[in-house]
Amino acid sequence: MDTTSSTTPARGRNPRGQGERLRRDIIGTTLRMLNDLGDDEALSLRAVAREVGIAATSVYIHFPDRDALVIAALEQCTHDLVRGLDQAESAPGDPVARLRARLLFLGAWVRDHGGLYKVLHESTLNQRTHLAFKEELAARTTAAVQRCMDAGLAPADDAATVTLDLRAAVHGAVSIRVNEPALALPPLEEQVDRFLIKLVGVRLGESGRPSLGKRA
Amino acid sequence: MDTTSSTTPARGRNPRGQGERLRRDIIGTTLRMLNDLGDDEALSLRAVAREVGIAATSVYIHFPDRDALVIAALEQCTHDLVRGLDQAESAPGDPVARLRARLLFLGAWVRDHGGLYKVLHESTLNQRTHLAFKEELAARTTAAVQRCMDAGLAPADDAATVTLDLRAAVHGAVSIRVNEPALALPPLEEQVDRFLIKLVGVRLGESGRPSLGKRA
DNA sequence: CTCCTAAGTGAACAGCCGTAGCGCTAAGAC
DNA sequence: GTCTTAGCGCTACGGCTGTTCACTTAGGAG
Repeated sequence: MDTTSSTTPARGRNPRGQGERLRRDIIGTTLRMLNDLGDDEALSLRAVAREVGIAATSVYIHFPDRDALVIAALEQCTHDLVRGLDQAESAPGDPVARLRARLLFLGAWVRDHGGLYKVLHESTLNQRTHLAFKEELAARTTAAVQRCMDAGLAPADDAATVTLDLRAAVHGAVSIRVNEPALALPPLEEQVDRFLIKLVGVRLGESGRPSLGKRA
Repeated sequence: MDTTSSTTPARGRNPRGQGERLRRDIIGTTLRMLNDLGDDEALSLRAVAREVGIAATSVYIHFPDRDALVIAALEQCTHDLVRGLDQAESAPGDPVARLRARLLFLGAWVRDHGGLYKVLHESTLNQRTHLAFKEELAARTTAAVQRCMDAGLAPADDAATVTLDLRAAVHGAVSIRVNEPALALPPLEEQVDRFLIKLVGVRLGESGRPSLGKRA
């Protein structure tokens, strides 16, 4: 039935040129486990191999060591996230609505991938290595804020500083919810809207938000 | 010479009624190591014992298991932090200046104790146990914001919501700096001031901040 | 058919961990 | 001086880890 279930025991060898399929499986399992653990140091190469259903040594066929495996997984994870964010922002609407869609997509992604968010932003791997692929995230948000200012939908200001504040605030809001899931907090959406209004200076009622209450 | 240095080898037995001194030493070392590691799961009971200069089993005289040791350390850490925050807020000035002093003290504390901040807020221990002693932190900030509103120095609003936003923003700003120390970000102080102005609605120039530039 | 080589295994090394059980030593009561 | 006991150390068990080396198996070329 469920071929994607955990600890899949039956696993055939891949055909001749298809060794890369195991690599994808390993990365996929690594991401699932990192998401469950929320900490890269808690993930063991042997546990990944057990979960995939292969010998621990087979991981070394595709990754030189444990850190390379984690980094490769995080790189793909970031790439997927950036793609999702851009897609969310490409929805129709003015720049404010699109910036809002970007932030809300991030909020939803973190709700569904809290562990990965923790690994990406809080892991001690950040201090050991650079993870250059993460830089795209900040840059694209700044561009989205800049577009709001250029369109006259937000007061002209230093977009970099405004975005830094906005990102810090959203990051904090999201981080609290991920790290203290027991706390009963008001919906993230409302908080993001307040940040957009107070930190960026947009007016939401007439721009992108479904006018009042839920649309339709 | 330096009796507080790492891996102190010489360690005499405590006199009869003074067994609690070892407990304090263990907690102190645990806090130092947690601060260095920034992750509670990375701390081993054996490493603490090595650092203190005692046998690993001697830790069990004062703490039932490893988690209890970490929790006891975090409880004292939180208690000290709350005391420091209250002391910073007790400085002379109007409620806005005192709220600002509280936030800036937190910022300085996190700069100096980044690892402990990470353990307190990001540790997976938060999901396993409740750590009730942390609740005081939020409550006292809300009270400080409420005082600003009561004094007419901030627009009257729901203090709980405003504080949630302020805390999220400051938490995010601080968290980014702790987790990405390589990033060259503008001073936290300026960012906190913007949050106070934009999120709480205070006017800083005439209230608490050293008028323009540095005082004197 | 044979042979090569991609794909993957098994066993082992050296090291870490939490913690249970038992043993020792010296400070203080008497 | 004796005896109790607080304060601590030693040894060991079972389990986990990353990594290496030698090994096997099977699919496709010739």
